[in-house]
Amino acid sequence: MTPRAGHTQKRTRIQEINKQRILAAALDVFASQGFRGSTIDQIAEGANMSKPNLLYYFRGKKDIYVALLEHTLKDWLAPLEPLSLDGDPIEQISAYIQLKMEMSRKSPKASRLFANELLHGAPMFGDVLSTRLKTLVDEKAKVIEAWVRDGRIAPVDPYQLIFMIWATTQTHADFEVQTRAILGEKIDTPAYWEAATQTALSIFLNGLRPRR
Amino acid sequence: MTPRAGHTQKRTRIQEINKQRILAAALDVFASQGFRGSTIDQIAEGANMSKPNLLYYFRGKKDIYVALLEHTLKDWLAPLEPLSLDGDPIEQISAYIQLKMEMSRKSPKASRLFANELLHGAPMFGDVLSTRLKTLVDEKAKVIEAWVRDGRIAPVDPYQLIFMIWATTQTHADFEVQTRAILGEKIDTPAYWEAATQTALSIFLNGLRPRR
DNA sequence: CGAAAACCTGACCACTTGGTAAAAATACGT
DNA sequence: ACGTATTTTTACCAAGTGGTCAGGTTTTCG
Repeated sequence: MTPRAGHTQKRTRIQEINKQRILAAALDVFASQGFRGSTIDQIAEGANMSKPNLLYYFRGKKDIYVALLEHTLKDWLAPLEPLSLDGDPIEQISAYIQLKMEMSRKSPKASRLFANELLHGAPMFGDVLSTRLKTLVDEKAKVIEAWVRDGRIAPVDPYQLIFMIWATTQTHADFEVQTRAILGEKIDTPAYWEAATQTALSIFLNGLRPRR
Repeated sequence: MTPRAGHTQKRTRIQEINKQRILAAALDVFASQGFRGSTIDQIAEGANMSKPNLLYYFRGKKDIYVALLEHTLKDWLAPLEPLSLDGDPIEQISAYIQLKMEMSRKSPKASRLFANELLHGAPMFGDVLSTRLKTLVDEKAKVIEAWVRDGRIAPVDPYQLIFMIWATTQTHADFEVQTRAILGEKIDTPAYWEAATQTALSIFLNGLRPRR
């Protein structure tokens, strides 16, 4: 009998390594071409592996894709976790923005992977959005709402604030070609990311400062 | 001789109508599935037309796609045009944000079409970005820079401000599934768009108010 | 060592899909 | 009404792609 990798309880070292290799290659391919635009062959080539061998580790293209999304989701949501009623709101929001900005700089592919899935209606990830993501966001929205109620930040719709921060920070990863077309190679310099972060911080923090 | 529709100088009424029908159907399909994910058959079906007949009007899939991008670009860039040194900066930015927000609400498909193309590196539209788009943005960045120099708005990087406004307004169209997963059917109500617009306006305008 | 399990490969297949050829049908000017 | 140009359809093909299969090779472990 031929075992299906990953279904047996015990995972060999080789499996661990190869699954990682595949996922790494898949991130490259899926992020730049989307699900439908990517081929198993491309991923296999990127992983230095024959197609049938790749399919020994994953049942099919969809499986690789979903595994990849699942695999990246944790990191993606993590920065939102620490938001809480303890501590200064402005400081926490500032830290969140900076963290998300760093993620856009260091993991643009992950950002594009999600962006692409969302853009196409999240056909393979919709349930996760309406469960895990929604739960987390609802929770954090409550925190922000409390800040507003206590007059610690200017009155804003908490959900909208979150969406706006996401949009602002992720745009640098998702639409990099656009900014590159406009700014040229500048965007590869630290100065670009400093300007981006400073602008976002300045507008958000001033915009949220409580005014009475 | 079989003439190629659109290449003859004279365009018949039928050509005009059918090309429009095709582009309309193509917008639906391309916006929701991207270039590679869409099939000519799907577009043909959406346009109530056989595939070969569709290919009588457009040379190929790429041609439809590019025509569509070109066709939508004008509307897309238009709202940025009026920004000028005459008039109140805050008012102009406010108007711009509101306009872009309306566009996201009324033409989400166009937004997603562009978003998808950008996300994948603008393989068929890159030259337009670095010419027409860049020229326009450079010009408007100068205007914003002047506002900053004159102390009429808080000091921000003009380019970053533009990117941030784009991101904030377009996110509602591009990532609609995400907001829908979190907010449910609320996003189909006017209240949602009011909250979105108000939040954006509040943060941007307060954030940009000159402080000394 | 030796056998069983895990891993890898080359050949192959079914199906989708972009695109074509040629002829049939329709619209249009006179 | 008639002939010509345009539009539409039917039938088809070649390439690309997701996935399978039978068997060969390597690893692992007693």
